[in-house]
Amino acid sequence: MGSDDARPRRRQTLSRAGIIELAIELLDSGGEAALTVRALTERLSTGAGAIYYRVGGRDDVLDAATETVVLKVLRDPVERDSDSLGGPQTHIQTLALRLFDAIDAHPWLASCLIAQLVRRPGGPVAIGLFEGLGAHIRDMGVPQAAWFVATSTVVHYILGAISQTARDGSADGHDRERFLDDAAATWGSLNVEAYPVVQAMAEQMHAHDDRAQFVTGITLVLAGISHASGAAGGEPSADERNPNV
Amino acid sequence: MGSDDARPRRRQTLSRAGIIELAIELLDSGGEAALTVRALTERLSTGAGAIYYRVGGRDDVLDAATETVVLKVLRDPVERDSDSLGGPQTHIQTLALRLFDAIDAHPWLASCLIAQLVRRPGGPVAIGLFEGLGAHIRDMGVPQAAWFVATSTVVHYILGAISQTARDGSADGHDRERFLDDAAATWGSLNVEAYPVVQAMAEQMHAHDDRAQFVTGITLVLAGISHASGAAGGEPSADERNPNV
DNA sequence: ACCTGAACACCGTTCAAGT
DNA sequence: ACCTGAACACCGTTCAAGT
Repeated sequence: MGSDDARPRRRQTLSRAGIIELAIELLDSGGEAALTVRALTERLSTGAGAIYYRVGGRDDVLDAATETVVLKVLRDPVERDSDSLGGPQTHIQTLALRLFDAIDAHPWLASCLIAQLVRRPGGPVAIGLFEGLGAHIRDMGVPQAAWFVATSTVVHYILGAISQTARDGSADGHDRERFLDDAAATWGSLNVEAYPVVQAMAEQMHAHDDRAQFVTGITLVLAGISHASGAAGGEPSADERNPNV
Repeated sequence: MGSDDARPRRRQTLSRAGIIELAIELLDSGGEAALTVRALTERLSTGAGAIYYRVGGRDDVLDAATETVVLKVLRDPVERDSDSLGGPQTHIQTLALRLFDAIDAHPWLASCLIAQLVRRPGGPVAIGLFEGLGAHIRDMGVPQAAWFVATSTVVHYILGAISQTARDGSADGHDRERFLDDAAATWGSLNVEAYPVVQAMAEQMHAHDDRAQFVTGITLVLAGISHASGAAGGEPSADERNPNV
Protein backbone atom coordinates (compact mmCIF):
# COMPACT_ATOMS: atom_id res chain seq x y z
CA MET A 1 0.00 0.00 0.00
CA GLY A 2 2.12 2.88 1.30
CA SER A 3 5.54 1.67 0.21
CA ASP A 4 6.68 3.36 -2.95
CA ASP A 5 9.72 1.21 -3.55
CA ALA A 6 8.46 -1.28 -6.11
CA ARG A 7 10.44 -4.33 -5.07
CA PRO A 8 11.79 -6.16 -8.09
CA ARG A 9 11.43 -9.90 -7.57
CA ARG A 10 14.82 -11.41 -7.99
CA ARG A 11 13.60 -14.19 -10.24
CA GLN A 12 10.38 -15.65 -11.31
CA THR A 13 11.78 -18.86 -12.74
CA LEU A 14 10.75 -21.05 -9.87
CA SER A 15 7.06 -21.62 -9.35
CA ARG A 16 5.28 -24.23 -7.30
CA ALA A 17 3.33 -25.34 -10.36
CA GLY A 18 6.50 -25.74 -12.38
CA ILE A 19 8.06 -27.95 -9.75
CA ILE A 20 4.98 -30.15 -9.64
CA GLU A 21 4.81 -30.37 -13.41
CA LEU A 22 8.41 -31.51 -13.56
CA ALA A 23 7.78 -33.97 -10.76
CA ILE A 24 4.98 -35.57 -12.77
CA GLU A 25 7.26 -35.76 -15.79
CA LEU A 26 9.97 -37.49 -13.79
CA LEU A 27 7.48 -39.91 -12.26
CA ASP A 28 5.91 -40.75 -15.61
CA SER A 29 9.20 -41.56 -17.25
CA GLY A 30 11.08 -43.24 -14.45
CA GLY A 31 8.62 -44.34 -11.80
CA GLU A 32 8.55 -43.38 -8.18
CA ALA A 33 12.25 -43.99 -7.72
CA ALA A 34 13.05 -41.33 -10.33
CA LEU A 35 11.52 -38.58 -8.25
CA THR A 36 14.38 -37.36 -6.12
CA VAL A 37 15.03 -33.95 -4.72
CA ARG A 38 18.34 -33.99 -6.54
CA ALA A 39 16.78 -34.76 -9.92
CA LEU A 40 14.40 -31.88 -9.35
CA THR A 41 17.14 -29.44 -8.42
CA GLU A 42 19.34 -30.45 -11.33
CA ARG A 43 16.62 -30.07 -13.92
CA LEU A 44 15.63 -26.72 -12.42
CA SER A 45 19.21 -25.55 -11.86
CA THR A 46 18.51 -24.66 -8.31
CA GLY A 47 19.27 -25.79 -4.78
CA ALA A 48 17.49 -28.26 -2.58
CA GLY A 49 16.22 -25.52 -0.31
CA ALA A 50 14.18 -24.00 -3.12
CA ILE A 51 12.08 -27.15 -3.41
CA TYR A 52 11.48 -27.15 0.31
CA TYR A 53 10.59 -23.49 0.24
CA ARG A 54 8.02 -23.85 -2.55
CA VAL A 55 6.50 -27.25 -1.99
CA GLY A 56 8.03 -29.08 0.93
CA GLY A 57 9.75 -32.44 1.32
CA ARG A 58 9.64 -35.32 -1.10
CA ASP A 59 6.34 -36.62 0.27
CA ASP A 60 4.74 -33.23 -0.22
CA VAL A 61 5.90 -33.17 -3.84
CA LEU A 62 4.46 -36.65 -4.30
CA ASP A 63 1.15 -35.62 -2.75
CA ALA A 64 0.97 -32.50 -4.88
CA ALA A 65 1.67 -34.47 -8.06
CA THR A 66 -1.00 -37.01 -7.13
CA GLU A 67 -3.50 -34.29 -6.34
CA THR A 68 -2.86 -32.53 -9.64
CA VAL A 69 -3.40 -35.66 -11.71
CA VAL A 70 -6.38 -37.02 -9.79
CA LEU A 71 -8.30 -33.78 -9.60
CA LYS A 72 -7.80 -33.20 -13.32
CA VAL A 73 -9.28 -36.63 -13.98
CA LEU A 74 -12.23 -35.98 -11.70
CA ARG A 75 -12.96 -32.45 -12.83
CA ASP A 76 -14.40 -33.06 -16.29
CA PRO A 77 -18.13 -33.58 -16.17
CA VAL A 78 -18.98 -37.22 -16.70
CA GLU A 79 -21.35 -36.33 -19.53
CA ARG A 80 -18.30 -35.80 -21.68
CA ASP A 81 -17.49 -39.51 -21.54
CA SER A 82 -20.75 -41.14 -20.53
CA ASP A 83 -23.65 -41.81 -22.74
CA SER A 84 -26.03 -39.15 -21.52
CA LEU A 85 -28.77 -41.77 -21.43
CA GLY A 86 -26.81 -43.76 -18.90
CA GLY A 87 -27.90 -43.72 -15.30
CA PRO A 88 -25.79 -43.03 -12.23
CA GLN A 89 -24.17 -46.45 -12.44
CA THR A 90 -22.86 -45.61 -15.87
CA HIS A 91 -21.43 -42.38 -14.53
CA ILE A 92 -19.66 -44.17 -11.73
CA GLN A 93 -18.19 -46.59 -14.24
CA THR A 94 -17.02 -43.66 -16.31
CA LEU A 95 -15.24 -42.05 -13.38
CA ALA A 96 -13.74 -45.34 -12.30
CA LEU A 97 -12.50 -46.05 -15.81
CA ARG A 98 -10.90 -42.64 -16.04
CA LEU A 99 -8.94 -43.44 -12.92
CA PHE A 100 -8.09 -46.86 -14.29
CA ASP A 101 -6.91 -45.41 -17.57
CA ALA A 102 -4.86 -42.75 -15.81
CA ILE A 103 -2.67 -45.55 -14.44
CA ASP A 104 -1.50 -46.26 -17.95
CA ALA A 105 0.12 -42.87 -18.31
CA HIS A 106 0.98 -42.62 -14.62
CA PRO A 107 1.86 -46.07 -13.29
CA TRP A 108 3.06 -44.52 -10.03
CA LEU A 109 -0.36 -43.04 -9.35
CA ALA A 110 -1.99 -46.05 -7.70
CA SER A 111 0.38 -46.42 -4.79
CA CYS A 112 0.70 -42.66 -4.34
CA LEU A 113 -3.04 -42.25 -4.29
CA ILE A 114 -3.42 -44.93 -1.66
CA ALA A 115 -0.65 -43.40 0.43
CA GLN A 116 -2.12 -39.94 0.14
CA LEU A 117 -5.58 -41.02 1.27
CA VAL A 118 -3.99 -42.59 4.35
CA ARG A 119 -1.95 -39.50 5.07
CA ARG A 120 -4.76 -37.01 4.40
CA PRO A 121 -8.16 -38.68 4.77
CA GLY A 122 -9.87 -35.30 4.80
CA GLY A 123 -7.78 -33.74 2.06
CA PRO A 124 -8.76 -32.47 -1.37
CA VAL A 125 -8.18 -35.78 -3.12
CA ALA A 126 -10.43 -37.63 -0.71
CA ILE A 127 -13.03 -34.91 -1.01
CA GLY A 128 -12.92 -34.97 -4.79
CA LEU A 129 -13.28 -38.73 -4.88
CA PHE A 130 -16.15 -38.93 -2.40
CA GLU A 131 -18.02 -35.97 -3.84
CA GLY A 132 -17.60 -37.14 -7.43
CA LEU A 133 -18.61 -40.73 -6.79
CA GLY A 134 -20.97 -40.03 -3.91
CA ALA A 135 -23.26 -37.84 -6.00
CA HIS A 136 -24.01 -40.79 -8.25
CA ILE A 137 -24.44 -43.12 -5.31
CA ARG A 138 -27.06 -40.67 -4.08
CA ASP A 139 -28.67 -40.65 -7.53
CA MET A 140 -28.89 -44.43 -7.43
CA GLY A 141 -31.39 -44.01 -4.65
CA VAL A 142 -29.17 -45.20 -1.82
CA PRO A 143 -30.55 -43.74 1.42
CA GLN A 144 -28.45 -40.96 2.85
CA ALA A 145 -27.47 -42.93 5.93
CA ALA A 146 -25.63 -45.33 3.63
CA TRP A 147 -23.91 -42.84 1.32
CA PHE A 148 -20.62 -43.02 3.13
CA VAL A 149 -20.41 -46.82 3.42
CA ALA A 150 -21.49 -47.33 -0.16
CA THR A 151 -19.10 -44.75 -1.56
CA SER A 152 -16.28 -46.08 0.60
CA THR A 153 -16.89 -49.55 -0.76
CA VAL A 154 -16.65 -48.30 -4.32
CA VAL A 155 -13.51 -46.32 -3.53
CA HIS A 156 -11.92 -49.32 -1.84
CA TYR A 157 -12.65 -51.55 -4.80
CA ILE A 158 -11.20 -49.00 -7.20
CA LEU A 159 -8.06 -48.55 -5.12
CA GLY A 160 -7.46 -52.27 -4.82
CA ALA A 161 -8.07 -52.89 -8.49
CA ILE A 162 -5.87 -50.10 -9.81
CA SER A 163 -3.12 -51.02 -7.38
CA GLN A 164 -2.90 -54.42 -9.02
CA THR A 165 -2.92 -53.01 -12.53
CA ALA A 166 0.00 -50.72 -11.78
CA ARG A 167 3.31 -51.94 -13.02
CA ASP A 168 6.38 -50.78 -11.20
CA GLY A 169 8.59 -48.22 -12.84
CA SER A 170 10.77 -50.64 -14.74
CA ALA A 171 8.24 -52.78 -16.58
CA ASP A 172 6.31 -51.61 -19.61
CA GLY A 173 3.03 -53.04 -20.86
CA HIS A 174 4.65 -55.82 -22.80
CA ASP A 175 6.73 -56.98 -19.86
CA ARG A 176 3.65 -57.06 -17.74
CA GLU A 177 1.83 -59.27 -20.20
CA ARG A 178 4.62 -61.79 -20.20
CA PHE A 179 4.67 -61.51 -16.44
CA LEU A 180 1.04 -62.53 -16.16
CA ASP A 181 1.52 -65.33 -18.67
CA ASP A 182 4.23 -66.72 -16.43
CA ALA A 183 1.94 -66.42 -13.43
CA ALA A 184 -0.84 -68.23 -15.27
CA ALA A 185 1.60 -70.96 -16.25
CA THR A 186 2.63 -71.35 -12.62
CA TRP A 187 -0.99 -71.62 -11.53
CA GLY A 188 -1.74 -74.13 -14.23
CA SER A 189 1.15 -76.34 -13.22
CA LEU A 190 0.11 -76.61 -9.60
CA ASN A 191 -0.94 -79.84 -8.01
CA VAL A 192 -4.66 -80.11 -8.60
CA GLU A 193 -5.19 -81.93 -5.31
CA ALA A 194 -3.72 -79.11 -3.27
CA TYR A 195 -4.91 -76.18 -5.39
CA PRO A 196 -8.03 -77.22 -7.26
CA VAL A 197 -9.50 -73.73 -7.50
CA VAL A 198 -6.40 -71.85 -8.55
CA GLN A 199 -5.60 -74.61 -11.00
CA ALA A 200 -9.00 -74.17 -12.60
CA MET A 201 -8.57 -70.38 -12.66
CA ALA A 202 -5.26 -70.51 -14.50
CA GLU A 203 -6.87 -70.55 -17.91
CA GLN A 204 -9.03 -67.53 -17.16
CA MET A 205 -6.11 -65.66 -15.69
CA HIS A 206 -4.25 -66.27 -18.90
CA ALA A 207 -7.11 -65.07 -21.07
CA HIS A 208 -8.30 -62.23 -18.93
CA ASP A 209 -8.26 -58.56 -19.86
CA ASP A 210 -7.50 -56.16 -17.03
CA ARG A 211 -9.80 -53.42 -18.20
CA ALA A 212 -12.79 -55.63 -18.92
CA GLN A 213 -12.31 -57.33 -15.59
CA PHE A 214 -12.20 -53.98 -13.85
CA VAL A 215 -15.55 -53.06 -15.42
CA THR A 216 -17.05 -56.38 -14.41
CA GLY A 217 -15.82 -55.90 -10.88
CA ILE A 218 -17.27 -52.46 -10.47
CA THR A 219 -20.52 -53.66 -11.98
CA LEU A 220 -20.68 -56.39 -9.36
CA VAL A 221 -20.00 -53.93 -6.56
CA LEU A 222 -22.69 -51.57 -7.82
CA ALA A 223 -25.11 -54.45 -8.19
CA GLY A 224 -24.51 -55.30 -4.55
CA ILE A 225 -25.11 -51.73 -3.48
CA SER A 226 -28.27 -51.25 -5.46
CA HIS A 227 -29.58 -54.65 -4.44
CA ALA A 228 -28.98 -54.01 -0.76
CA SER A 229 -30.48 -50.55 -0.80
CA GLY A 230 -33.41 -51.60 -2.92
CA ALA A 231 -32.54 -49.13 -5.63
CA ALA A 232 -33.28 -49.92 -9.24
CA GLY A 233 -30.28 -50.60 -11.42
CA GLY A 234 -29.61 -47.84 -13.92
CA GLU A 235 -32.65 -45.69 -13.36
CA PRO A 236 -33.01 -43.31 -10.48
CA SER A 237 -36.48 -44.39 -9.46
CA ALA A 238 -38.33 -42.58 -6.78
CA ASP A 239 -39.36 -43.83 -3.38
CA GLU A 240 -37.08 -46.66 -2.60
CA ARG A 241 -35.85 -46.86 0.93
CA ASN A 242 -34.10 -49.55 2.83
CA PRO A 243 -32.78 -48.53 6.21
CA ASN A 244 -30.76 -51.66 6.41
CA VAL A 245 -27.48 -51.09 4.57
CA MET B 1 28.69 -89.23 1.12
CA GLY B 2 31.96 -90.92 0.43
CA SER B 3 34.11 -88.34 2.12
CA ASP B 4 34.89 -89.27 5.68
CA ASP B 5 35.92 -85.81 6.86
CA ALA B 6 32.73 -84.68 8.55
CA ARG B 7 32.77 -80.97 7.79
CA PRO B 8 31.83 -78.95 10.85
CA ARG B 9 29.57 -76.06 9.91
CA ARG B 10 31.31 -72.93 11.06
CA ARG B 11 28.22 -71.47 12.64
CA GLN B 12 24.58 -72.17 12.81
CA THR B 13 23.51 -68.83 14.24
CA LEU B 14 22.22 -67.38 11.01
CA SER B 15 19.10 -68.95 9.54
CA ARG B 16 16.75 -67.61 6.90
CA ALA B 17 13.82 -68.05 9.26
CA GLY B 18 15.60 -66.10 11.97
CA ILE B 19 16.25 -63.19 9.66
CA ILE B 20 12.61 -63.08 8.59
CA GLU B 21 11.40 -63.30 12.17
CA LEU B 22 13.57 -60.37 13.14
CA ALA B 23 12.41 -58.45 10.08
CA ILE B 24 8.79 -58.86 11.18
CA GLU B 25 9.72 -57.68 14.65
CA LEU B 26 11.40 -54.56 13.28
CA LEU B 27 8.48 -53.85 10.96
CA ASP B 28 5.92 -54.29 13.72
CA SER B 29 7.62 -51.92 16.08
CA GLY B 30 8.90 -49.26 13.73
CA GLY B 31 7.03 -49.52 10.47
CA GLU B 32 8.43 -50.07 7.03
CA ALA B 33 11.14 -47.45 7.48
CA ALA B 34 12.58 -49.40 10.39
CA LEU B 35 13.43 -52.38 8.26
CA THR B 36 16.92 -51.62 7.04
CA VAL B 37 19.69 -53.97 6.13
CA ARG B 38 21.82 -52.22 8.70
CA ALA B 39 19.28 -52.72 11.49
CA LEU B 40 19.16 -56.39 10.58
CA THR B 41 22.94 -56.78 10.58
CA GLU B 42 23.37 -54.95 13.87
CA ARG B 43 20.78 -57.00 15.69
CA LEU B 44 22.25 -60.19 14.25
CA SER B 45 25.86 -59.11 14.73
CA THR B 46 26.71 -59.96 11.20
CA GLY B 47 27.60 -58.34 7.90
CA ALA B 48 25.37 -57.14 5.14
CA GLY B 49 26.46 -59.92 2.83
CA ALA B 50 24.99 -62.52 5.16
CA ILE B 51 21.49 -61.12 4.65
CA TYR B 52 21.98 -61.16 0.90
CA TYR B 53 23.29 -64.69 1.04
CA ARG B 54 20.36 -66.04 3.08
CA VAL B 55 17.40 -64.03 1.85
CA GLY B 56 18.34 -61.43 -0.73
CA GLY B 57 17.92 -57.67 -0.91
CA ARG B 58 15.61 -55.53 1.14
CA ASP B 59 12.62 -56.21 -1.12
CA ASP B 60 13.14 -59.93 -0.78
CA VAL B 61 13.15 -59.62 2.99
CA LEU B 62 9.95 -57.59 2.79
CA ASP B 63 8.31 -60.17 0.54
CA ALA B 64 9.37 -63.01 2.79
CA ALA B 65 8.01 -61.24 5.87
CA THR B 66 4.72 -60.56 4.09
CA GLU B 67 4.46 -64.14 2.92
CA THR B 68 5.10 -65.50 6.39
CA VAL B 69 2.40 -63.38 7.99
CA VAL B 70 -0.23 -63.76 5.26
CA LEU B 71 0.13 -67.49 4.85
CA LYS B 72 -0.11 -67.98 8.59
CA VAL B 73 -3.38 -66.05 8.58
CA LEU B 74 -4.75 -68.04 5.67
CA ARG B 75 -3.67 -71.45 6.85
CA ASP B 76 -6.05 -72.01 9.75
CA PRO B 77 -9.26 -73.66 8.60
CA VAL B 78 -12.08 -71.16 8.62
CA GLU B 79 -14.21 -73.43 10.77
CA ARG B 80 -12.08 -72.36 13.67
CA ASP B 81 -13.45 -68.82 13.45
CA SER B 82 -16.66 -69.18 11.51
CA ASP B 83 -19.94 -70.36 12.78
CA SER B 84 -20.01 -73.82 11.25
CA LEU B 85 -23.59 -73.18 10.22
CA GLY B 86 -22.48 -70.24 8.12
CA GLY B 87 -22.40 -70.60 4.38
CA PRO B 88 -19.55 -69.79 2.03
CA GLN B 89 -20.23 -66.08 2.37
CA THR B 90 -19.59 -66.30 6.10
CA HIS B 91 -16.34 -68.08 5.45
CA ILE B 92 -15.20 -65.38 3.05
CA GLN B 93 -16.03 -62.79 5.67
CA THR B 94 -14.01 -64.73 8.19
CA LEU B 95 -10.96 -64.83 5.98
CA ALA B 96 -11.33 -61.17 5.07
CA LEU B 97 -11.65 -60.19 8.71
CA ARG B 98 -8.55 -62.15 9.63
CA LEU B 99 -6.65 -60.13 7.08
CA PHE B 100 -8.24 -56.94 8.34
CA ASP B 101 -7.33 -57.75 11.92
CA ALA B 102 -3.78 -58.67 10.97
CA ILE B 103 -3.26 -55.03 10.00
CA ASP B 104 -3.64 -54.07 13.62
CA ALA B 105 -0.56 -55.99 14.67
CA HIS B 106 1.22 -55.42 11.36
CA PRO B 107 0.33 -51.98 10.02
CA TRP B 108 2.99 -52.33 7.33
CA LEU B 109 1.29 -55.39 5.89
CA ALA B 110 -1.25 -53.69 3.65
CA SER B 111 1.16 -51.83 1.42
CA CYS B 112 3.63 -54.72 1.39
CA LEU B 113 0.91 -57.15 0.41
CA ILE B 114 -0.20 -54.94 -2.45
CA ALA B 115 3.38 -54.48 -3.62
CA GLN B 116 4.07 -58.18 -3.44
CA LEU B 117 1.04 -59.13 -5.50
CA VAL B 118 2.19 -56.70 -8.18
CA ARG B 119 5.71 -58.07 -8.10
CA ARG B 120 4.71 -61.74 -7.96
CA PRO B 121 1.20 -62.22 -9.34
CA GLY B 122 1.75 -65.95 -9.55
CA GLY B 123 3.55 -66.31 -6.25
CA PRO B 124 2.60 -68.18 -3.10
CA VAL B 125 0.77 -65.26 -1.53
CA ALA B 126 -1.41 -64.79 -4.60
CA ILE B 127 -2.03 -68.50 -4.75
CA GLY B 128 -2.96 -68.68 -1.09
CA LEU B 129 -5.36 -65.79 -1.40
CA PHE B 130 -7.09 -67.03 -4.55
CA GLU B 131 -7.29 -70.63 -3.40
CA GLY B 132 -8.55 -69.70 0.05
CA LEU B 133 -11.19 -67.26 -1.12
CA GLY B 134 -11.91 -68.91 -4.46
CA ALA B 135 -13.03 -72.17 -2.87
CA HIS B 136 -15.85 -70.33 -1.13
CA ILE B 137 -16.72 -68.39 -4.28
CA ARG B 138 -17.11 -71.77 -5.94
CA ASP B 139 -19.27 -72.95 -3.05
CA MET B 140 -21.52 -69.94 -3.52
CA GLY B 141 -22.55 -71.44 -6.82
CA VAL B 142 -20.69 -69.02 -9.04
CA PRO B 143 -20.11 -70.72 -12.41
CA GLN B 144 -16.53 -71.76 -12.99
CA ALA B 145 -16.03 -69.32 -15.86
CA ALA B 146 -16.53 -66.50 -13.38
CA TRP B 147 -14.42 -67.79 -10.48
CA PHE B 148 -11.45 -65.68 -11.38
CA VAL B 149 -13.33 -62.40 -11.92
CA ALA B 150 -15.40 -62.86 -8.81
CA THR B 151 -12.44 -63.79 -6.61
CA SER B 152 -10.41 -60.94 -8.06
CA THR B 153 -13.17 -58.51 -7.19
CA VAL B 154 -13.22 -59.71 -3.61
CA VAL B 155 -9.42 -59.53 -3.39
CA HIS B 156 -9.39 -56.03 -4.84
CA TYR B 157 -11.97 -54.84 -2.37
CA ILE B 158 -10.04 -56.33 0.53
CA LEU B 159 -6.77 -54.79 -0.62
CA GLY B 160 -8.29 -51.36 -1.06
CA ALA B 161 -10.07 -51.49 2.26
CA ILE B 162 -7.13 -52.66 4.34
CA SER B 163 -4.84 -50.18 2.65
CA GLN B 164 -6.99 -47.37 4.00
CA THR B 165 -7.11 -48.83 7.48
CA ALA B 166 -3.37 -49.02 7.70
CA ARG B 167 -1.72 -46.28 9.62
CA ASP B 168 1.82 -45.40 8.80
CA GLY B 169 4.56 -46.38 11.17
CA SER B 170 4.43 -43.31 13.35
CA ALA B 171 0.76 -43.14 14.28
CA ASP B 172 -0.87 -45.40 16.81
CA GLY B 173 -4.56 -46.20 17.04
CA HIS B 174 -5.36 -43.16 19.12
CA ASP B 175 -3.59 -40.81 16.74
CA ARG B 176 -5.52 -42.26 13.88
CA GLU B 177 -8.83 -41.65 15.60
CA ARG B 178 -8.03 -38.01 16.13
CA PHE B 179 -6.87 -37.91 12.52
CA LEU B 180 -10.22 -39.07 11.25
CA ASP B 181 -12.05 -36.70 13.56
CA ASP B 182 -10.11 -33.85 12.00
CA ALA B 183 -10.99 -35.12 8.55
CA ALA B 184 -14.66 -35.32 9.44
CA ALA B 185 -14.52 -31.79 10.80
CA THR B 186 -12.98 -30.59 7.55
CA TRP B 187 -15.70 -32.30 5.54
CA GLY B 188 -18.39 -30.85 7.73
CA SER B 189 -17.09 -27.32 7.35
CA LEU B 190 -17.11 -27.41 3.57
CA ASN B 191 -19.33 -25.18 1.50
CA VAL B 192 -22.56 -27.08 1.08
CA GLU B 193 -23.15 -25.62 -2.37
CA ALA B 194 -19.89 -26.95 -3.73
CA TYR B 195 -19.74 -30.20 -1.77
CA PRO B 196 -23.27 -31.24 -0.86
CA VAL B 197 -22.54 -34.96 -0.73
CA VAL B 198 -19.32 -34.87 1.25
CA GLN B 199 -20.87 -32.34 3.59
CA ALA B 200 -23.72 -34.73 4.25
CA MET B 201 -21.29 -37.61 4.74
CA ALA B 202 -19.22 -35.83 7.38
CA GLU B 203 -21.41 -36.97 10.22
CA GLN B 204 -21.23 -40.61 9.17
CA MET B 205 -17.52 -40.41 8.68
CA HIS B 206 -17.22 -39.14 12.21
CA ALA B 207 -19.38 -41.88 13.65
CA HIS B 208 -18.17 -44.73 11.50
CA ASP B 209 -16.36 -47.82 12.69
CA ASP B 210 -13.66 -49.15 10.37
CA ARG B 211 -14.26 -52.78 11.12
CA ALA B 212 -18.03 -52.68 10.85
CA GLN B 213 -17.74 -50.73 7.63
CA PHE B 214 -15.35 -53.32 6.26
CA VAL B 215 -17.86 -56.06 6.95
CA THR B 216 -20.65 -54.06 5.33
CA GLY B 217 -18.48 -53.49 2.29
CA ILE B 218 -17.61 -57.11 1.81
CA THR B 219 -21.24 -58.06 2.30
CA LEU B 220 -22.20 -55.66 -0.49
CA VAL B 221 -19.57 -57.10 -2.79
CA LEU B 222 -20.71 -60.65 -2.09
CA ALA B 223 -24.32 -59.64 -2.61
CA GLY B 224 -23.38 -58.31 -6.02
CA ILE B 225 -21.59 -61.51 -6.92
CA SER B 226 -24.35 -63.82 -5.80
CA HIS B 227 -27.01 -61.63 -7.37
CA ALA B 228 -25.23 -61.47 -10.72
CA SER B 229 -24.43 -65.16 -10.88
CA GLY B 230 -27.82 -66.19 -9.59
CA ALA B 231 -29.94 -63.94 -11.77
CA ALA B 232 -28.17 -64.76 -15.00
CA GLY B 233 -27.97 -68.44 -14.19
CA GLY B 234 -24.72 -68.30 -16.09
CA GLU B 235 -21.94 -65.81 -16.24
CA PRO B 236 -22.10 -62.75 -14.08
CA SER B 237 -22.54 -59.43 -15.69
CA ALA B 238 -19.55 -59.64 -17.97
CA ASP B 239 -21.87 -58.93 -20.83
CA GLU B 240 -23.62 -55.96 -19.31
CA ARG B 241 -22.16 -53.30 -21.48
CA ASN B 242 -21.52 -49.70 -20.77
CA PRO B 243 -21.67 -48.31 -24.31
CA ASN B 244 -18.61 -46.17 -23.91
CA VAL B 245 -16.41 -48.82 -22.32
C1' DA C 1 29.79 -72.95 1.73
C1' DC C 2 29.24 -69.26 4.32
C1' DC C 3 30.29 -64.98 6.27
C1' DT C 4 32.80 -60.24 6.84
C1' DG C 5 32.78 -55.38 6.35
C1' DA C 6 34.90 -51.64 3.86
C1' DA C 7 33.74 -49.11 -0.13
C1' DC C 8 30.58 -47.14 -3.41
C1' DA C 9 26.97 -44.58 -5.08
C1' DC C 10 23.36 -42.94 -3.83
C1' DC C 11 19.40 -40.74 -0.72
C1' DG C 12 16.29 -36.64 2.09
C1' DT C 13 16.78 -32.81 4.98
C1' DT C 14 18.73 -28.85 7.28
C1' DC C 15 20.44 -24.36 7.76
C1' DA C 16 23.89 -20.66 7.82
C1' DA C 17 24.81 -17.67 4.39
C1' DG C 18 23.83 -14.94 0.61
C1' DT C 19 20.84 -11.43 -2.32
C1' DA D 1 11.27 -12.97 0.61
C1' DC D 2 13.55 -16.14 -1.76
C1' DC D 3 17.26 -18.93 -3.03
C1' DT D 4 22.04 -21.43 -2.59
C1' DG D 5 24.60 -25.49 -1.74
C1' DA D 6 27.73 -27.60 1.52
C1' DA D 7 27.22 -30.64 5.26
C1' DC D 8 25.00 -34.30 7.78
C1' DA D 9 23.13 -38.56 8.66
C1' DC D 10 21.50 -41.81 6.66
C1' DC D 11 20.38 -45.58 2.84
C1' DG D 12 20.92 -50.48 -0.32
C1' DT D 13 24.19 -53.15 -2.70
C1' DT D 14 28.54 -55.15 -4.11
C1' DC D 15 32.51 -57.90 -3.76
C1' DA D 16 37.30 -59.02 -2.66
C1' DA D 17 38.83 -61.25 1.13
C1' DG D 18 38.64 -64.36 4.71
C1' DT D 19 37.52 -69.15 7.07
